[in-house]
Amino acid sequence: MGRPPCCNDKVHNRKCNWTEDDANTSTFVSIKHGIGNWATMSKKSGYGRCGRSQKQRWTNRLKPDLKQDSFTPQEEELIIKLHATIGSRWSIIAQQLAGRTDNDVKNLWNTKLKKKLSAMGIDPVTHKPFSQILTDYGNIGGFPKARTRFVSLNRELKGAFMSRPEQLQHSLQNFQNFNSLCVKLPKTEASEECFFSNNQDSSNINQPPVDLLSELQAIKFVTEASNYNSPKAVFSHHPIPITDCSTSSPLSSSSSSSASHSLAENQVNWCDYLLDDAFLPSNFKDQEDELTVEEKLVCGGAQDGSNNVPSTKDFETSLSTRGTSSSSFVEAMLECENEMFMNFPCLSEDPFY
DNA sequence: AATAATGGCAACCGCGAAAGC
DNA sequence: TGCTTTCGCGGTTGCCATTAT
Repeated sequence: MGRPPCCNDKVHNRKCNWTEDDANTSTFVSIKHGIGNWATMSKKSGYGRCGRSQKQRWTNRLKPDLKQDSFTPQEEELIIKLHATIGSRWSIIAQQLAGRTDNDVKNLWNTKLKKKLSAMGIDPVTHKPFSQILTDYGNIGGFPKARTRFVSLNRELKGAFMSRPEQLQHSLQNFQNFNSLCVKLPKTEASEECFFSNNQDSSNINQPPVDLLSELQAIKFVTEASNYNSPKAVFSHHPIPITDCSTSSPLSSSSSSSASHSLAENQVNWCDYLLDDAFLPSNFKDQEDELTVEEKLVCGGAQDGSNNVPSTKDFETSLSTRGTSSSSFVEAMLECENEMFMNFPCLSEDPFY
């Protein structure tokens, strides 16, 4: 039954000391068999390596298009932003970084970025300031902020997609601006200035503010673009718009009006890595108080009276039925979340209540 | 100079999903 | 349809170089 085994990992695996096999592996891949048949390679080569090990070695070290130099501040910035958005999906994050592997990204995160954020007082898991986390724990039993933000975020997305055509148009406009900047325009200071400068910059008063939805759409676009094998076209620019940051960050002393210049100088707007209400539109709190009766009912409990909470499996199943690929992961995730909250409104309730 | 502690990196390993038989 | 292997992914481990004591 089933396929014959390609190898026995326990028997064939040799620890380390790859140097002697690297040349053989490269030759085998580039001249004889190409990429994708590692089991055959392991059998025929007789190098004593499991196909899986050889594949990993090739993917992480030997592939000719891999970058050998260290990560740039821009790359680090992007990794942090993507981690804040999608968590530790290293393979997806690595797809946005030409010449980097998921292992590289993961190692960078574990050894450097996590510590850097912690040193700045930002929790690397939640991307919130430690002070806010402590405050939230201090408010245990109440947790108004968490619930507010959760419901607000979801409602914002719902509104953008369903009931607020002007908002959707606005978001699409941002997305199109970003799209055209990334793909069509040559890299110029003007283009970066236009897109990355913050909303309060008087020189860009006509640019619509960049909202959360647009950010996620931009991420989606970058992911898709990378799947069309043009990561360089995207990466000549920052794939994610820089949101407004009114306070100076610990590592960047540049003013907000010179955001694009600071980026060009390898400086980073670290406060962008905070997942906070700053992402939400300024009038959001007002909108929260204007919940319609229907919306409040939806947020209040399941219509059938049950209090069932969907499992991770439900979520994954829902994702898979949409034919989710990495290219539309973020979009599918948002869609699923949206749907999940529609079907299981009890989720929007604070779990600590 | 010797040893311990630390950091960075590469490789290993287990799990779950997909695919083949 | 069920069993088995393959593959991709992410967490963990171990080695080596550097720094501190």
